Amino acid sequence: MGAKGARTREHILATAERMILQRGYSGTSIEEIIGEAGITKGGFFYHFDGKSDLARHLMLRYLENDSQFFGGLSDRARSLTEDPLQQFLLFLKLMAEALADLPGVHPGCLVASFAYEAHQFDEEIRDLNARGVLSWRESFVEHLSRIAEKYPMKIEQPIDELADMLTSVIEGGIIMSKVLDDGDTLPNQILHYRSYIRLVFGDA
Amino acid sequence: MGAKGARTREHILATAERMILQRGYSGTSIEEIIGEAGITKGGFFYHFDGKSDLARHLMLRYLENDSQFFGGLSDRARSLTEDPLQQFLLFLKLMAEALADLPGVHPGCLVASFAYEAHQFDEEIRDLNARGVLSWRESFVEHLSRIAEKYPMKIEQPIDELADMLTSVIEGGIIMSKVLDDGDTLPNQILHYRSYIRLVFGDA
DNA sequence: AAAAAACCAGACGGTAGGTACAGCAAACGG
DNA sequence: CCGTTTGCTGTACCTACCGTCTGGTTTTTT
Repeated sequence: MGAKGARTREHILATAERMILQRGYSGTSIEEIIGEAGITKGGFFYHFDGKSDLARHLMLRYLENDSQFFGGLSDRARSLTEDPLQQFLLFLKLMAEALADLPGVHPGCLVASFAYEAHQFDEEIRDLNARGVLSWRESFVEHLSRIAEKYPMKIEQPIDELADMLTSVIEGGIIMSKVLDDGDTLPNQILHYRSYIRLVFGDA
Repeated sequence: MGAKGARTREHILATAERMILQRGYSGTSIEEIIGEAGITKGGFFYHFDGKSDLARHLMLRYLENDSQFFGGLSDRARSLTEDPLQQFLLFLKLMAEALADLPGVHPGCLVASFAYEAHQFDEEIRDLNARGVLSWRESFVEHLSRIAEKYPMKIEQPIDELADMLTSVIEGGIIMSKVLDDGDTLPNQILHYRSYIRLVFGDA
């Protein structure tokens, strides 16, 4: 695959993702996508085997981008401080800032979008979706357990639920941002999770 | 409208809601709905002026049911204790228990479902959606401000963001429950919000 | 039994996803 | 610099289904 093909392919994926997050998967026709992307049907079917093949590649691309986004923030936080608690608090602050800097509201999360249309997808895509969420849990648990080794927790709930709460707050925050058309809600929610973490690990 | 008509109408709405939360709005055809509900197309169009009319009534019904659910829990909590903090903590515990008692996973929230298909709906429905979220905020703020009058807060963020966080956690918890196909996630997330509230208002 | 409400059957125009294929231009390999 | 992939465009077509609507029929209600 040459450079040109890869560029068009990426353009199709980016266009499709943006549209699907506004209209839903079933609510976005291939014709609408190619119209917006400025290509023809033949071009689309040259790159993808059909709509569900597009969906699979969208999901893979989304999870990959997301992982890079989180990874980047995590690395920056690690480079700025040694203490695991401070690292995680910084990580959350950086995330809130990055999301606040987005123009307009957050476009949405493909995992959530697909979750509310689960019956449209085959086992493979639903599995991809679940593995995405589990990878977030894993990544956050890693942070949290290093904190817990050093600081006593003020709650008794297990640490993976606390990790899941970040995902919850992000997903919920995105929905609120979209519904209220307010770009501040999502970053503010993340800062609340940050406050929770501070209280749990007793930064008095 | 006689009793029979009202029953059929409600049956259509309940069937449509259940299906839409699994397949999405655009992904659920009227034919599928009437097939599942056991009526015909004519019957459907006798009750609703079209698909978007159905959507509007679904939203109204959902917000009404939801308001009754929250109201019921709130009343029970108020009847059991006087202290506003204890009331809210009890309210959250009752909610977590009620959601844990659901068979299988939570079917989903129509507000979130519609949020990810926003472009399919007219201004009126999007507005209904936003007003639903704002009414939740209002209701939670009312609880929280009565608590804040009595107990000092350990965080500096405004109280309506703290109220919004319950909505966030619920919406996010629903998504995680659906994606992971795990009925425990949502109630657990609510209990984490409960822990946050306890720490914020310093139940040491 | 009359009147109104509730529902059925089917047709219509439009569009969706998908297929097939001929052709052409640019990029790439030698 | 020339042949061959690669990467599309354009068109035509098919089947299925979608939302909508009309007209008739059954069932309640009065």
